[in-house]
Amino acid sequence: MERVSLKVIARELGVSTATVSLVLNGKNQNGRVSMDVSEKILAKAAELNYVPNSLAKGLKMGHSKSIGLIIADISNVFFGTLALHIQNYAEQQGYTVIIGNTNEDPEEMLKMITFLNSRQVDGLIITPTEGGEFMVKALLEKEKPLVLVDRIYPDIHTASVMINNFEISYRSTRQLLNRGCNNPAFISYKQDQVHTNERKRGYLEAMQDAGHHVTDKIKEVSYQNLQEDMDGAIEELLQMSPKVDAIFFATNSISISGIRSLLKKGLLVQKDIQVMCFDESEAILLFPFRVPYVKQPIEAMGKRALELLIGQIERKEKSGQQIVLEAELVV
Amino acid sequence: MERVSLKVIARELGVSTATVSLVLNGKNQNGRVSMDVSEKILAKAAELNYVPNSLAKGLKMGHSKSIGLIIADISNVFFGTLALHIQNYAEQQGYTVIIGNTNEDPEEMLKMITFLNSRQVDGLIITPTEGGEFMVKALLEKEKPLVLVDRIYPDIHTASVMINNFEISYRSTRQLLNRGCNNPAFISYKQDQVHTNERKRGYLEAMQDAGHHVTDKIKEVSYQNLQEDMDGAIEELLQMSPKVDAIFFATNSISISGIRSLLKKGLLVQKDIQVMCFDESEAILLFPFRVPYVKQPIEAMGKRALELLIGQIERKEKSGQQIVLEAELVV
DNA sequence: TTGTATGCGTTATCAG
DNA sequence: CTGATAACGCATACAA
Repeated sequence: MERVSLKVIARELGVSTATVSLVLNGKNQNGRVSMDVSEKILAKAAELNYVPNSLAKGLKMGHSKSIGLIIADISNVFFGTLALHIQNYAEQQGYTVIIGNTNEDPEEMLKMITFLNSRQVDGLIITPTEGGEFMVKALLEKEKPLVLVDRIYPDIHTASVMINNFEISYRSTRQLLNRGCNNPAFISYKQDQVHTNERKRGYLEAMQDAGHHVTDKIKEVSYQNLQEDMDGAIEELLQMSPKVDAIFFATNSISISGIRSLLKKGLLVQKDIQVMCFDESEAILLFPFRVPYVKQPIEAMGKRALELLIGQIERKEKSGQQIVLEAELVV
Repeated sequence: MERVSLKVIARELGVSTATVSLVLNGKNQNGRVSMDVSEKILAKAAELNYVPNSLAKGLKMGHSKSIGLIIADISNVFFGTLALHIQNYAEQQGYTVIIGNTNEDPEEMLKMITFLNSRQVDGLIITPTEGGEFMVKALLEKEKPLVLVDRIYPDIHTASVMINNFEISYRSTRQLLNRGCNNPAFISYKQDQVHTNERKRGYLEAMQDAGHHVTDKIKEVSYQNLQEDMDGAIEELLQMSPKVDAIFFATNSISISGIRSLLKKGLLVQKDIQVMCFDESEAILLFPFRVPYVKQPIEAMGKRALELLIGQIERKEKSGQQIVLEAELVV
């Protein structure tokens, strides 16, 4: 089975590859190629089931029509959904998405970046990981099209798409207070990333504005050791006095793990203790009780990130545009 | 910023690209290239941050070191996890995975196949969709490396990885019977695919072996209209007499949807009605009650599928090996 | 021990 | 209106 290339079509028809290429790319404007030849070529291509070789095309054209998506944790529904939307939208625009996973590990992030670069991706969408600053700087210097999503590095200016972490966190905390909780606690990951810090700050300010002092009611858990840390954190919170009567979980994986921990201890969620979650999930929807949560506009995030990226790739926009999308509080 | 290629390294050092290529690929065995030159090249490559262009390499070598993964529904946790494992394992082997989504639509499947072919993937792992037989046949004729996973077409012989659907379904049904249910029903997708049919058959035989006649206790729901169909199906089941006292849900998405439906009706799961699910999920783990489920060996499935595929790609194995893995019943 | 030349499949430039 | 031909970056057979 001979691989069918432009050349074999040209040979079979006794024309040149140039002509074939022209026709097959729809570039036979204003009578560039005669109707007659044109039709024969189209017919032959269909008959032989010609599929262009995008490796060759990419090599020639200097772009691959593909983008790299570097994700912190692809097994997390939030990121999975984000990836899905980016992929769908990219496909519409004629781009392939190659997904890479970092597991929140900067070494993995570096590996993925060089790997994707060797694949000649035209641009990168990244959910950056702690400790990856220098890579992003390097990318910026090379003028690689780049969009950061979900998180950013505070002292590096790049195009990015984020949500209003501070504000939504502030409002969520107020909501807890308003529904009668006196002592809401806050649990997030032990990491120094802008989105995490902003969520923490939102909680803190809301509490302070309501006259609470709360430094001891913020707990941090590690990404690598989530469930265990969570059990410990919750144990500590429950033993405080005055009694903690609500918990605000700062991400979706933390929410799931936290509720699991609560249930293990035999506590009735929304009765013995109120909770507030980040992101919706099957699990939350399935509870027999109603759980308020912060709903991120995931599809919009993916779409805007891709728009930004494609702008940089195709229109050489040097935008360092920082888009902030509004999350919604679902109660 | 000049793109750094073999050529620029060669130029800078005053040697030929051939030599550089040799060294950088570690093919300077038995003194092919002098230590001296070799070291200089390595050093220069590191200094300039050389990254090989895999488009060019692929074009030259006739393979892209990438594989296509065509998935029925990437937003489904089962497939997401499968994709994750395949990707991890592929990365270890030096392969890139390009993921495509079909949404169970054969047209999408065809689009993805030609798309991935144009990307010159070296092989394909597919969860085939109803109506895709002819595409698989075409692939087979072209001798494209190919592995089917999760499902197969009964009358086409290909390499594949499946679970023991019939047996595990039989055992799950028995389990329900053994724990005292008298009238377990069964809900699956309305589709004519081997894996679905086998699960159905497992239920049927288990019921018959226990002396039940059950054709009316099998309900089917559509993929596109899941929740609505589910509500209807469950309504019907609940009105039957004798009373349906258990439901076996044949996939994970069906399980979630089914339980949701039950809860909406105010039924207490595992009290008013027993359930048996397919695949574990956050949701099931979080329930305050224990739900038995069929646990598929997802990681092994991914790994074996990739092994089969790489065997075909690299060792030209023409295996039509059909691997059947054992699922586990978790009670 | 190293360099030259060729070709992978494409597109673009230029000449006819 | 159409055909040669060069070039993209790389690996390799062959020459030196």
